[in-house]
Amino acid sequence: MQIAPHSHAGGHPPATRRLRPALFQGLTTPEMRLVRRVFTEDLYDDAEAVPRDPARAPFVGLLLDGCLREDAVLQGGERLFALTFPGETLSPLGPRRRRGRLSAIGAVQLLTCDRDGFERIAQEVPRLRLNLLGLVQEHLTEAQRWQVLLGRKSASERVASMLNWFHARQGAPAELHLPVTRTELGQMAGLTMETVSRQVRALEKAGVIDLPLPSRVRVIDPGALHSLSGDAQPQRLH
Amino acid sequence: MQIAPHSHAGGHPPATRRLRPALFQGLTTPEMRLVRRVFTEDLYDDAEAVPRDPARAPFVGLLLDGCLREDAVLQGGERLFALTFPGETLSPLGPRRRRGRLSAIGAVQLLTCDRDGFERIAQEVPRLRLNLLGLVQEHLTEAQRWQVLLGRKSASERVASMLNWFHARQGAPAELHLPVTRTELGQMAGLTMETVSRQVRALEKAGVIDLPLPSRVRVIDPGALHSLSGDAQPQRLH
DNA sequence: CGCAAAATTGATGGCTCTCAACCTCAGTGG
DNA sequence: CCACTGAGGTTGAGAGCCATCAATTTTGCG
Repeated sequence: MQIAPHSHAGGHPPATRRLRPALFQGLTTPEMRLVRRVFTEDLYDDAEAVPRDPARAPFVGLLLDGCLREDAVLQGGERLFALTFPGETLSPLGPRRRRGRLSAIGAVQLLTCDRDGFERIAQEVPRLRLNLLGLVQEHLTEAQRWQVLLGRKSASERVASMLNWFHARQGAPAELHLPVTRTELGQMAGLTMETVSRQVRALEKAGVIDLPLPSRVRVIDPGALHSLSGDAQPQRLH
Repeated sequence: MQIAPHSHAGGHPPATRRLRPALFQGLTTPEMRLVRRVFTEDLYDDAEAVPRDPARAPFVGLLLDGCLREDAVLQGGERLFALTFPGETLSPLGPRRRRGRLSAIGAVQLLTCDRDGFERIAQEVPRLRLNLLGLVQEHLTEAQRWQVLLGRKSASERVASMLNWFHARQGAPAELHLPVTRTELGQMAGLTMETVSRQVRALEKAGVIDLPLPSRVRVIDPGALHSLSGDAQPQRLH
């Protein structure tokens, strides 16, 4: 793997790190030391692809910094399918997703482990296997959240939901970073870029967010964002 | 678990069994004998719920006969989320999906195993762990297929896709069985029951399917069903 | 500045939802 | 055998939301 000499200046602010990433939950300090020896830090430049062939693809990965995008290949074109933010994990790939493309957005720092290494360390730290299963389940949950969004929500709810999720996943910073174009947001949400644009600006006009630049979103009213997302409990009167 | 005295007469035809379910792929005959001792066959009556609390829920399950439905609870109501057909598997649940409901459609025969049992047998048959991971990945792939359907397809493509998938998953029988109402098909596809009905009848009028009864679909032209699903490669001229 | 890519805004039309009426089928009881 | 009943299904008319097409503005970058 190669070294990217990027500094962090000008990038998005480092995410508020969770207590411990899900992959390493419940591990003791000596166990963590063992784990650290098996995992390696890979660096990627902007737009560089993460390998996906079974021989070189990371078996599991923990994103330390930067963003990753996953593009799916379907008949005709590629479409942005998912984003990964710092603190989140890459889980092992099924055969279908291997056809897609995984690439860096900005300078990316990724903590990875191959399958053999994982098997070895899992012998000593069985908890890791449980955590891995949990990760994949987490991805399933996430996929089902998108199913609800795509199946049942209106355009305004979809956009509010996306912003709300990204905001939360970035650690609820004052200013969230949208590392993709309106077209790509639309690909994820099942909308056209025009509709995304209109809904984002409607949120701005409503005072829920501020848009110093199209890719920078200051969240003024997180509560409103949540209730506009359609995920909130329906407000009952009295 | 209780015994359901249902006969199979009048039910849907037994699915064409695959060579071996994904959970048991690559196992030798003696390994299969070991596995058989750990798994138990559970029977459920129509509409009976499969337990979901961590103490009693099956860790993994293989559906031998009948259908299962998974309903998700979201603010307000329940919605049909997924169907499981014979030969398919239940994978361990993430925390979110435990809130949903899993129940039998018709008389169900389920081969299950709890977590401790699985851990024990996986010591002797390590391949099982790999297969389990593959199962969950398979579910992820399936979820992403639905994401494409919900995000990018028109109503007619959604209905054609659903019928096509169910047809294939039931083993491409002459007559496929739709064990749910139009309303529930609509919940899965993000459509209203009226739109589902219109599109199903349009397929009938086009001669792609025949509808002796609303819940029984004779597939006359599987090729047409596939090309109408929007998953086919775009036909190029010349 | 000058250019290209992205974003925004507006006008228009089509697809799907909504609402409403009617139909079909299975089950029940006379 | 038939009337009744209720759940599910079908069909139609109209409205609303979002895609499409097109023009303009903004942003990024040499």
